[in-house]
Amino acid sequence: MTIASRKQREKLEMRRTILDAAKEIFLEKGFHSTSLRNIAEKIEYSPGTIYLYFKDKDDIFHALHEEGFTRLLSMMQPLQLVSDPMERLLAMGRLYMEFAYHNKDLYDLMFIMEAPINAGVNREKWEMGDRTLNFLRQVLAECQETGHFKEMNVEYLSFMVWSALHGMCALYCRERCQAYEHEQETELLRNGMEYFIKLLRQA
Amino acid sequence: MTIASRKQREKLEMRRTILDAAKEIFLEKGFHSTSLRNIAEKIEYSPGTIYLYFKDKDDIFHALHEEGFTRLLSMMQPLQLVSDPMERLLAMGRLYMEFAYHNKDLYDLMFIMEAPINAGVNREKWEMGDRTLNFLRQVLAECQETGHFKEMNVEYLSFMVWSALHGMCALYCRERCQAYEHEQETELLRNGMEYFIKLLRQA
DNA sequence: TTGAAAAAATGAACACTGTTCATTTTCTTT
DNA sequence: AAAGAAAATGAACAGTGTTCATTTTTTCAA
Repeated sequence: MTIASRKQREKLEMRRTILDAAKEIFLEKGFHSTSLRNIAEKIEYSPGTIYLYFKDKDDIFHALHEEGFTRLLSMMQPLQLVSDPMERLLAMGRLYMEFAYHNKDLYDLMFIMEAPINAGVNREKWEMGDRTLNFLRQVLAECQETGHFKEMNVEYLSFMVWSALHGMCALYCRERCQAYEHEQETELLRNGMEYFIKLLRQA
Repeated sequence: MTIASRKQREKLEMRRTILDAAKEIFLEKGFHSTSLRNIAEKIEYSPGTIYLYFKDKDDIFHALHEEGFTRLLSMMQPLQLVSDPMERLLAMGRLYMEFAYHNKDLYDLMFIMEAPINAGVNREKWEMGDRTLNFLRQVLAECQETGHFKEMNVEYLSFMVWSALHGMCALYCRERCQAYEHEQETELLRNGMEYFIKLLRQA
């Protein structure tokens, strides 16, 4: 156990501490309403310290972004066991929506917020996102092998399917379900999902 | 032409001036990156003046929000002339997407941004949004009369359809189409839309 | 164990933000 | 022309993200 290795470990621990505090406050107050001074106060360090571990506020965002995809991806792993591809697709859809519903702000962070992705070169950061999308591509390709979605391009098909799910989640996350005065959010999401599944089943 | 009436007209003109400047800067830099001082500078007034015409920044947002719905709604009027409800539905979908594509930031303002809607009582502000949604409800109900979407609740159905379109527009607006390295945004939107229409046609 | 070098943390400072309000300017009416 | 009302101002307040000279703490060789 060299000193260098302890230093390295402490560096990681400090990153974790900042990340945990940041996540907690982000998810409570939203990204834009969270200040670095809030985070600094929570971990009982000065504001400047955070800049020794993260380039800027967006850098913290990116780290949480990555964590979100890792979580979603790990939740999806068990679905590999569903052998019928169509059933696997539908299960994936339901799981995706569950994820969004129970991790509202994390979902927002991953798929809606505009903060960091626009800013410059960030291809390498998207690895986890790519892997998640590949998961969908693969199950759709398998669905085609069993006779579904005939003569459809997997790329456009996956975009359409993803969009349909994302649309519901995004309207939910950004409070646009309020447009339906007499329906509960959960019912909108549940039935919207089931109706979409109905469409997919007959395609 | 009383003085009072001129005063009133000037008040409205000033609102328009502020709104036009605000829209221009919002759409250029985004809502959060636009400061009231930017707007004030553009119209060559002091920051304080704006507060004589709008309660706060969110109030300006709301006004533009309303304008967006008025615009969308007026674009949809001609569709009343399409007599076949299914064709009308599909035309509506294409028009909705066109609107989002050509008014990216206005669309963002209307359906994605989180700024004002959460804040307190705002039911009365949503009138235009309600009217737009009713448009969709009605065409779907008519589709059912011609044998489509059997045994589906119009509320949940409309939510599902809206979501599917919104999903594509939202991924586009927030640059998530970049997840598809080898596809162009326009092709994703076009084909995604056509695939969804294919699903609707057989339902 | 001490002293110098390196690393870590600090917090004041900078330029910005939305918003308020006492003061000044402009216009209207008597 | 004087008085009153309305409109516009801009300084001030409390907040923001970020930087960096300074201080504190830790490391390691003599």
